[in-house]
Amino acid sequence: MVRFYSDRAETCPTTSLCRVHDLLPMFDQPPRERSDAARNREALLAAAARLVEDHGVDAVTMDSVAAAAGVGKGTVFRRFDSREGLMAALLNRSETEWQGLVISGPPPLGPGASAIERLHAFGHSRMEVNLQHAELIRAAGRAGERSYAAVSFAAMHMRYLLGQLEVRGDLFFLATALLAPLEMVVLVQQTQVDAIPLDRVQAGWDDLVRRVVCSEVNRP
Amino acid sequence: MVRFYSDRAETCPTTSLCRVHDLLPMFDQPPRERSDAARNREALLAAAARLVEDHGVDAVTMDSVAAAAGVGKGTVFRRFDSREGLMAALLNRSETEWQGLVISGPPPLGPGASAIERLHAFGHSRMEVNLQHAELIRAAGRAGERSYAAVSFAAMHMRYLLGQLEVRGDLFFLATALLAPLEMVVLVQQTQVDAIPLDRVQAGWDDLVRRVVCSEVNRP
DNA sequence: AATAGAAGCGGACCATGGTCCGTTTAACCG
DNA sequence: CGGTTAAACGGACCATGGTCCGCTTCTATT
Repeated sequence: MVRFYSDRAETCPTTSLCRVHDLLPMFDQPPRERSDAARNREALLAAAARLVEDHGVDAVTMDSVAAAAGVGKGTVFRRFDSREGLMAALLNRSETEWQGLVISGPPPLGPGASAIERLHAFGHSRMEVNLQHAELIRAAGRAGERSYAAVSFAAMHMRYLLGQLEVRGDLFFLATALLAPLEMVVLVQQTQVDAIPLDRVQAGWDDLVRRVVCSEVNRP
Repeated sequence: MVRFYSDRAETCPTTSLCRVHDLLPMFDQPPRERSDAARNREALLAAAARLVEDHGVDAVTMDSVAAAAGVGKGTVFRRFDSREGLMAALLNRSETEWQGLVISGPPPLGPGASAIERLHAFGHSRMEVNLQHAELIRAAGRAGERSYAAVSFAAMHMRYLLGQLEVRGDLFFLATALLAPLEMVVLVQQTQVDAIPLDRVQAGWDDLVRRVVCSEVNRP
């Protein structure tokens, strides 16, 4: 599976890669994590994931995570900087998995379908993912809501698909504009506050896509 | 100035209105705030606004606001429920003012311009407002980012303008979709992280609007 | 004006995110 | 293997959001 970004945990995962960096200082990276640090990171992530599953996101306090992982509280902060960082790391797992599906999974989300089909599948899938992880995304705050890496991957893929469809215009903005209504806060508003069924939201998005992609503006 | 919504402070602002409620129990509302409570509310809002102006949003702690207003901390929480609530109340002032400009201010934002001109002005103005209050919006969290009242006013006005332009389709969703890229988080990403100049973002939005409004889908 | 009762008040108290620093330990080197 | 060093560790400590409850003040009523 291709990885487009990684958190600190995943930088330089093997010794051999580090050797490469020794030889190619232009790719200098922070040296690999010490083994105890890596072990603690895994233990903390596992403990946090379990706490989320068993008692919900709100039950994930830094103290409880530390206790569950059998380490001190300071260690949690050293590894993840903040509670938001911990949540973002948790999110990152499924985000990476989803990126893999987009890049090399089965169509229509993955390659093999037409660009327009992929575009629709992309939007629907993103909505589902964002709603599914709503609590976590919220708890991740700035780090999760629009973590640069995640937004940047989605925007890149969106630009790619729009390019395939020969859409003319400021693809940078159009990608952002099509992505914006897929954000968790917007979806929660629509599906929970306004009580609009998800499939109607999806149909609305499909229509928006059609308007953007089939606009006369695209024809010279 | 027309007010489309109000926080608790502004419900039943006069005695005479309360008498009306005595006669029309169908419009029952919580009774007017006690005079000391109202005084404290104003003092707290003023103190908070001043703290924001002088030392930034981060300096606004509940203790400091309480101290600056000369009341106990419990009072701050009774009036505004939470820090986010206090921030939302602060935001609400300028939001109300902005709503007034949209409804009865000078064109092209207010009435008097064509619907399409008003739509563009609306988007540009919203972007500016959202960027200007970015810190406050963030500090208001759920209460400010998409406070139902604010979103609902903007969406309503957007639907109205789209209706004037004889746009066909799910106006409910289209309004949301055009509003979504105006959200603070999206704008901050574009203008600060991606370093895109605001006028390019505005131009992109104008293009998006054109695609939506001028889509062939609208012609039967 | 007296009174009753609801509403408001204040600040002690609690929970939790986040920092700091003296101690421990893994990793590398001679 | 022993020494050196930078990194990691742990938990005491701090700041701040949020709760609670006994006391005070306002307002409506008589």
